[in-house]
This record gives sequence, C-alpha cells and structure tokens, in this order.
Amino acid sequence: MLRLSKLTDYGTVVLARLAAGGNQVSSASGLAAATGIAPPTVSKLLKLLSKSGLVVSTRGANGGYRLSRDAAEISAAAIIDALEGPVSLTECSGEDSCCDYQSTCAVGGAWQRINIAIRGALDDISLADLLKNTRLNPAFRFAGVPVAIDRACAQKKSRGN
Amino acid sequence: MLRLSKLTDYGTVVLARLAAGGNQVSSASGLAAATGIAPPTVSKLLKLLSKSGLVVSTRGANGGYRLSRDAAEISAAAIIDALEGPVSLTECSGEDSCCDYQSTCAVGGAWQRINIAIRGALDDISLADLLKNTRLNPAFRFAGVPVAIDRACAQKKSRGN
DNA sequence: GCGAAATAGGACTAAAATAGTACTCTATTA
DNA sequence: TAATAGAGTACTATTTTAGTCCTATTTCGC
Repeated sequence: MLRLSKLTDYGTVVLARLAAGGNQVSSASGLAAATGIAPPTVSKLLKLLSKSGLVVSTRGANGGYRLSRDAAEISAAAIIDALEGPVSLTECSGEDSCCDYQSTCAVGGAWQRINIAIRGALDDISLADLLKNTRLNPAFRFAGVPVAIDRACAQKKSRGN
Repeated sequence: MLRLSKLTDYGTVVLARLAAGGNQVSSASGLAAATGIAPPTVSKLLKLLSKSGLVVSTRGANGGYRLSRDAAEISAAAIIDALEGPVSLTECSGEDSCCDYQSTCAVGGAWQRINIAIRGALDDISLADLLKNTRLNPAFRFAGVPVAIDRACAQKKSRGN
C-alpha cells in the first residue's frame, strides 16, 4: 500500500543518473541505455520532469537534459509532486469535501494531519540523500514485517534463477 | 499521489462508526446504513478487518462486529496494514531487491528511509485521534497548492448544486 | 429441533488507472 | 540543409481496484 507508481520510481532512477552526470547534458536515449529503462519511457519521464522544472532541456543536436539545480536542492516531495501530482491521501482532504458520505463521515479532516506528517518526511529528503546511502541493510523490516513482499522476485527465483 | 485506496478510506469510516458505538456489537448491514456505504462493501471490509484482528466478530443471530481494542490503541498504520498490506513505496525496498535494474539503480535502499518516516507518522496517529478533530481548517493547502483537487466536487457543483 | 439472522469465505465481473508505445512536429547545430 | 534531439499528443494493453453475488457455517429464539 501507499505505493508510488512505477513511473515515479523510474523517474528517481533517471534523476539519480542525471545527478551523477554533474552539469553536463545527457540525451534521453543515453539515459535509457545507462539505466536500462525503455527509451520511450525515459523520454516521457524527462518531459514531465522538465515541465515541472526539475530538469532543463536543450533541443537540437547535442542536446539533452540536465538537473535544473543541485541535487541537494531537489526534495523527494518535489519529485513525487512532479510525477504524480500533490500528495493527498483521500479524495476529501480538501476544501469542503463534498463526498457522498459527508454527513456521516467522522474522519474527513483527520487525514490532513497524516498528510502533513508524510509531506514533512518527504520534504526532508533530497535527491542527494537518495544517492548517498544506496543500501541501508540487507533484510529490512517494519515492525517485524518484511517490508517489500518480493513477488516478482519469488517468481523469478522459482523459475530457476 | 500516495493515494490510499477508497476501500481503506471507507474502512476508516466504518471503524470510526464502530468506535462511536462503544463496546456493543453492530451488524454489517447496520453499519452500512449508518455510513451510507454499500452493504456488500462494508461486509467485505469487516471481513478483512476481522482477519487482521482489528475487529472481532460474533456470528449468528444478533451477531455483529466490535473493535477488538480501544480506539486509542488502533493506529492509522494498523488500519492501512490491514486493508492494503504493509507500507512499501517501491518494489525493491526489500531484501535483495531483485528488480531488473538492480545493477544500474542508485536509489534502491534510500526509499527505505522515507518508508520509515512515513511509517512513524502513521504510527503516531490513532483511530481515537482521527475521531477527535473532524475538520482542521476549511481551505487546507500544502506549500501553497490546494491539497485535494476536488474533481468530483467541481463536477457536482457545475451541474447546479 | 427448526428456522431466521448474521458472519465467513471465495469467485467473479466491470470499471478505472497505469504503463508503455508510436507517430508527428519543432528547434538546433554542424 | 540535413541530421539530431526534444515536444507534444494520442492510442492500446495490462494491471489493479471496486464492487457484487453466492454458498456454507454458526448462533439465537421460538
């Protein structure tokens, strides 16, 4: 749950790659090759990211993309905003929340506090931070529960990897 | 982004209703009537919630559901875990992250820290808290951006509400 | 003991969101 | 002016989610 879309995940990878390249421009196809993500997907991501100002593009021959500002200045929240729109856990965290159950819903505004907390967490982490510690600890758990159910993983292994 | 599924949203509403009812059992159909959510959906939710131990069920005539423990003892994280599985932003936050891009992915473990932060925020908020302050402030914003784009809302209004 | 009321559990369908692809247009540089 | 690279848009297939329905099991009241 509380999943990011794959696109956002990929987007972060691409941004990380760009950050590694310093200030020089990288073409979409080059980034695709470097990250292993399908070229059209990378291209789509970069367009989104440039539209929200996280990367700047140069057109024409020898063109490409680079980060618009230092990796330390780009927060996880900014990345997510760019690729998925503003954080909002439920439909009705907003103005006068005209959901059908308004009259009977006792919860409504409360999610807002959770939103704030999450937002805060995301604001505190920059792209530079994401690059720093690549792997925290090999078998990571939340409250005793393995954090990522390795579905694809298990499948891959069962067919004899 | 970072959306909860509607089911989780509904689930919270149902739990809130149960909490309001104190220690007495409520039938699925009764809860459906009280909340305005479709009966089969409520039933499905309650089954999920009882499976994860958040509510306890009594079968047979005059049966129903009640909270397994005090509302203050039920965290938002527990509710989300019950209805959507454990929090995990990306596929590869886990063990040895066998995603296809493992070799080129510089990000991987970093999301784990974000996961922890979010988890912390969710752990700190209980069902009782959710009930307390029903509406925080009428026009809520994140960093200047209106938090919930009232899509359904706008539609509803435009047809002359 | 029997019937009604209620949950348990699973299977199934329809709808919506997402991911990914393709194609055409525009700008820049050699 | 031709080649390269991004911009924009539209489309399709896949996956996920929401919601419904049906049958079995349990318990209470008569």
